[in-house]
Amino acid sequence: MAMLSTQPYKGARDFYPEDLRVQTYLFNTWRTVAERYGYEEYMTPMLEPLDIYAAKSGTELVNDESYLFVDRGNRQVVIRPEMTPSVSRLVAGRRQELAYPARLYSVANFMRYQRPQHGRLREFWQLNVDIFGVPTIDAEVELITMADEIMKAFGATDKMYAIKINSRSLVNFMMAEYLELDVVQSQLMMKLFDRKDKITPAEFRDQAAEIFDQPKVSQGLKKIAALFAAKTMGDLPKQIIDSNAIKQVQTLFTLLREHGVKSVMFDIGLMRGLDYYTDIVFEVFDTNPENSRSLFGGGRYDGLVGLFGVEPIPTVGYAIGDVTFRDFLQTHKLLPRLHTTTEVYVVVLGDSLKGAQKLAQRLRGEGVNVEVDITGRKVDKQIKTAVKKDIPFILFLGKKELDEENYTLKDVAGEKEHHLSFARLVTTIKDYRHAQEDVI
RNA sequence: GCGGAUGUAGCUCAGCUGGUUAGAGCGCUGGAUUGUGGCUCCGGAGGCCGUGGGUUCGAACCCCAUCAUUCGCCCCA
Repeated sequence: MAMLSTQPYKGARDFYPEDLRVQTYLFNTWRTVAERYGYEEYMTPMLEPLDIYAAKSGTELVNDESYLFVDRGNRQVVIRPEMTPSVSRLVAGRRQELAYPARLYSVANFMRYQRPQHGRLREFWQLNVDIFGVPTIDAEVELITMADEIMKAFGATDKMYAIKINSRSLVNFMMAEYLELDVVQSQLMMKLFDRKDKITPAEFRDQAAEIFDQPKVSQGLKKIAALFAAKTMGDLPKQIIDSNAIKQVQTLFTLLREHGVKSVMFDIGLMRGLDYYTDIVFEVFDTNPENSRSLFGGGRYDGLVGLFGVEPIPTVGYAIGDVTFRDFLQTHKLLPRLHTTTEVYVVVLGDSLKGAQKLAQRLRGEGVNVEVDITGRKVDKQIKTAVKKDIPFILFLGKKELDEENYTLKDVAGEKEHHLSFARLVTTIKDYRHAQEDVI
């Protein structure tokens, strides 16, 4: 019989306790900020019928990158590759009963059949935040402000990340009116803009030239150059500055500054791959070039709820991925040292196991997390186990301690031993716990 | 799906132009130490050299295939 592999499935991770501590820290911090803005958590099934993706995200995400299979009832089923269609379905299902604006968030896992590499795996977790029923720019302001606050909640400073903002309707105006491209040409040009930073200027020029109708090539290239030469919105060509789309972008920037969001910048090349975005789009990037993948992204997608045959509901949402976010925290050394939830390891001396278990039970009754060594091993082995498990306190329990009800508590890191009554034992441990919570 | 790199002990890696029984450090484990860890000293376990073929008198080393990991492209969190 061949050896079974201990490796997890390609592109998926096992989370040992020390890994899961990090994950829990991420999720809890995400949840805390989302709830601070009045968002409520929801959940949907991991499997969705293929149809709900067919109409919208379209493109490669579903066709090439999803886990698609036929179930025993001959239904075409997809393991969710993203949350947006699911939450749209959720809202469409109770569109009349929900209180608007509906503020919803979730932390869930997703799978995409893609080649794993730095910052990208096949199974990943996302925080998804969406607001339904607000057609005005105030929805974008709220979400981008929250995104900024999430970064701050992890201790990030403004210089560590950049929030890039663009507008799909502005892009549409640019493509159709300014560059005078038809629908097919616009699609190609948008894809090219998206790749701008990954290819050389010469390649960009050549590929752009191929998209224009022959007579318009030289004029078109000049116009593109004028676009990218603009360092601020004010530098953009007049025809664009006069458009309605850009006025909205300007309003957004003004409001974000009033909310104290400093890391924002306008990026006319920001496209985002998903087809359903209709207006403002944004992404957050690590300013450290080693982690160039976007940390999160989102935007306005007013049409999606309407696909379920109901009145469309204006929506803005974004998602944060756990993989790139962990990379961000690591490269900026923002991950705190996280400890086990176990607070006390009971080292049993001699044959006092029964008495030790009784005392442990009393401690548990007081809300203390206690692990008892039930192996009967020598003391040094028991201590080594406690140290290896990173448990902050060791409680030595032998006949003497149990008889005298005077307990020896060792602070593992500080190497100090205290002789305490039961009541003092409990307060000492709880004081330590509160000190830990303050750090995080 | 396309291109590049890498697979030797649990981990990080040595291993000469192919030449006997395969090496180190860390880790693990037992002891020195019968009620106190981290330091020190002594012992021990653990490898079909990713897998399958091929070349050769002989392969960890050369060739082919395959799988896995990793970097980039595509795409995206």
